[in-house]
Formats: sequence, structure tokens, C-alpha cells
Amino acid sequence: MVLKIHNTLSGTKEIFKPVDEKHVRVYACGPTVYNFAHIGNARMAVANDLLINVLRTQYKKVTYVSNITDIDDKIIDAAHELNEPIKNLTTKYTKIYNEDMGYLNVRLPDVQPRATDHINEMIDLTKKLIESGNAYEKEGHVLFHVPSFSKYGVLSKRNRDEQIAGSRVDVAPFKKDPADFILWKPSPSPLPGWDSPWGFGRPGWHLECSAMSEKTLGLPFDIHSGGMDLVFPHHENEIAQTCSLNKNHDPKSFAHFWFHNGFVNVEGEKMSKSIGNIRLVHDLKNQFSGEVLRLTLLSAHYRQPLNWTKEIIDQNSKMLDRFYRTLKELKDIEITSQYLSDEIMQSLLDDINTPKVLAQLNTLSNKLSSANKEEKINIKNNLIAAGKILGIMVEDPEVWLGYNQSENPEKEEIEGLINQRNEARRDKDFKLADKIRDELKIKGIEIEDTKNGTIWRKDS
RNA sequence: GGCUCGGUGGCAGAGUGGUGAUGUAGGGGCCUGCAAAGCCUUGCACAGCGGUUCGAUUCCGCUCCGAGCCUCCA
Repeated sequence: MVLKIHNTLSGTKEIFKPVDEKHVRVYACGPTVYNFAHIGNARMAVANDLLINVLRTQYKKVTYVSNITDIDDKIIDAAHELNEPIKNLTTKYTKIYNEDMGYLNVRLPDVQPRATDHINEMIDLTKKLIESGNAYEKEGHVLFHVPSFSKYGVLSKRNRDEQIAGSRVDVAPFKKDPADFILWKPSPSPLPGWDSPWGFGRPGWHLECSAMSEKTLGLPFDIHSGGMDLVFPHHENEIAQTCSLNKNHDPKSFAHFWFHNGFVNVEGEKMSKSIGNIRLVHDLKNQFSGEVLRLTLLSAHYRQPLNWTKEIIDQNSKMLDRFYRTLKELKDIEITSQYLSDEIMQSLLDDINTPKVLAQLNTLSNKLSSANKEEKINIKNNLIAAGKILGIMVEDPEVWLGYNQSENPEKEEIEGLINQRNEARRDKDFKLADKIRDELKIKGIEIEDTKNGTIWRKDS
């Protein structure tokens, strides 16, 4: 079976062939840590986590690097506003980011480099770019000279001449070309900075990823990923820097594949501070389980826009409950090995087609009622194996659905009421029986009369 | 103005040159004292207009509409 991935560089789905079959290497541009992560950050983390899981089904060794941007003007502003040292702020939000992503069953990357640990590397790259004639110093700034890179625009498919009309870029006076971007800029006191050949200053944003990806993975590596908005200018600039240093203007001398996830909208609108509709994972944690949030993020294909609404969360919550119910029904079925059917694997390998996988899991789950023993084993195997890759269905079904309430402090009271109701039912006093059921319902207790007696569950 | 990507049933969302995914909501039914859960069943969707084709939702062209990017942004 072959893995196909959409490559932003070509604009098409391509067959994935690793640079080195023995070691697949992926770099994802991570968060700038000055605030809580929002659901859009989470989508990037989940999409990449899944990509890595899928790669690991095909290749023995996969290294996943995702950085933390811990020096940036937004961080400086936030620290200033809160009157808090930058280091405290970035440490705090890095921790929170990892916790929040952990809640969504996102595993930590193998390497999580920080920009501030790579200042020397960045200074070094800047020196080399000046030496090679791709960058110049002006008024304490070092800028990358865009016309020096012949392939500028390959990734975002922009023609520079066509972009200039209608451009809203404010051109700094020290730029030789309006598109030139900052590699290093001065940090007048009290701004944070580091000593450099160009005075006390700090790096521009794009440089860190060029420095850290090369250092942690080597060049060229397989997949470079991030949110759709990073295509331009961030990734375009990274390509310009790294490829200029390589003396090879082919963007594949940097990374072979460029993997970008789509945006999350909220109730049909773009998430933005001014609208005030930013959905923080930190807040969503209070309302929804991690698996529901994760499944909702996977309910649309990763490259499509995802409209975040209460309705789709509910819809996916129901879907997840159904899967868990199927697993509960199959709890006595012994499985010896976990395997994924070729059809489902194929969907994952076809550019990570999660909606199709979910449809296939539903179809499988629907076969339960008419399944024989062998088919039941097949259903359970596939649900568990798919869940493992997707990062869902990792809980115990009884616990998930709320049946297992041995710890519930109200257990005795609830079961007392259920006994009363069953007595009433025996006496054909259905009015009383229904009244008791309503009482339980108010407590969030759902009861089910089965052949083997009444069972109950806490409805979350 | 430029570039890119989209427009699929009430909603969400895959996919395909010919046998009409999947979920959710709705209708009907089974089961149940009634429920819950489950099961069965139902809905003839592919923006519009042309073209290619034996046949197009799927390919091509045009039109309309929407989104993203061109400035920091996942």
C-alpha cells in the first residue's frame, strides 16, 4: 500500500517516498507561547499527531520535531502588559500548551526545540547569508534580500510582480526591496536581546525554523508542516533562507513535502480577537472530553476549513458514544491481535482521509447486530486499531458511557430508587415508576430495563 | 488588483465518468407497561449555463457565489 500526501509545493497529492526509508523526519512549526492555545492551534497539533501515527504504521523510525517560539514581539508585548518576565511567561504557556494538547491525546513531539536555545545557530546562519550575498546589514538590521533567491514564491505560487499592485505593505526605509524580510533586528533597552556582530538584538521570526529544522533533522528532510497561513510568508521565507545557504535553489533541498492544515472558523466566522470568538482549548476542556474535541477536529478532512459549532461537537459526541456502545457490546469478545482492514488503512494512507475512515467505522459498527463471532472479532479489532491511530476510543467503554459508577457517592441512593421503581412496576403502579425515573433523570441518571434487570448510567 | 482553494440532501461531510457513502436531524415501524438503548425502513443531493461523452455530480469552458492569502496570525 502506498501513502499519498498532498504537497503544497506541487498543489497535488503525491506518493510519499522518504528521503531515507530507514528514518522518516518531520518538522512542524509550533506555537508562539504568549497565551492559551486555541482550537486552531489544536487542529494543527492533532493533524500532525495523526500524520505521525500514520507514518509510524509504515516506517520503523519516524522523528517528529515541533518547535516552541519563545522569542517574538507578541511575547514581548504580552510580558510587558502583564509586567512579567518573558521567561516566566513562555515557560508557563509552553507547559499549558503541552498539557492542553495532551488532553486531546496529542503525544509530545520527539524533539521540542526552543528558539531561545538556538540564538547562536541563528547568528551563524545570518553571518553566512551576509557572506553569500543573500543578506545585508542596514541601520542595525540584517535583512534577507528576496531578489537574490530566484525561486521566491514557489511554495505560495506568487509572482512578485503581480503582487505589488494593491499591496498594503508598509515598506521600511532601510529595505532594498519591499519584500526583504528581517533576519536580525536591534533591541534597544529594555527589550530582550543577545549580543551579535550587528549589536544587541534579536532574531526575526522566520530564521528560527530554518536553524532548528536543520539542526534537529538534517537536510533535506521529509515533511515540513504547519497551518495554512504559514505558507506565506513564513514557509516561503524559510525556503529562501535555507535554500540560499544550501546554494541550491530547489526547494526540495530543504524539505520534500509541505503539509498544511486548514483553518477553524467559529460559527461561520473567522476566529479573531476583535470578534472575541476565540475558542481556547483551556476553556473547552471544562465542557467536553478530549476525545470528543479530537474527533470533532478529525470530522472534516485536514485541508478543508472546519466550522466549529456546538452542533458539530454534539454530532461527533454522539458518534463517539455509538462506537463505545459497540465496544461495550463486544466486551466479551477476545481479540488476539489488533489489525486494521485494508480498506480503512487505504483511507488513512490516501492523504489522511479521516471522514472516510469514520464512515467506514460506522458501517462496520452497524454490522454488529447481524454479526457472527468471527465478524464480531473483526469489528472489535478494527475499531480498536483505528482508534489507536486516530487517538480516540482509548477509554474503557463502560467508564466512558457512565455505567461503571462504583465510585459514585450517590450509588446507594440511586440503586434504592431503582429498587423502589421496580417494586412499583411489579405492582403495576406505572405512575409512581415513571415519577421515580424522572427523579433519576434530573440527577443525570439514565436507566435501561434489560432482560437481565435494570442497569443505569450517568449521562455526562 | 493578483494568487490559491471551494460551492454535494435540513445540517455535517466523503467520494465517483454509469450500481445514488457515512453521521445527525426528520417520517414510518419493531422492541418496551412507558421509556432508554438497539434494530428495520424512508428521504431520489451534487450552484447555474454551455461543451466533450452512449452516459457527468464527477472532465473542459464560462457565469454567479463564498473562503483564505497578498500585514502578525494555526
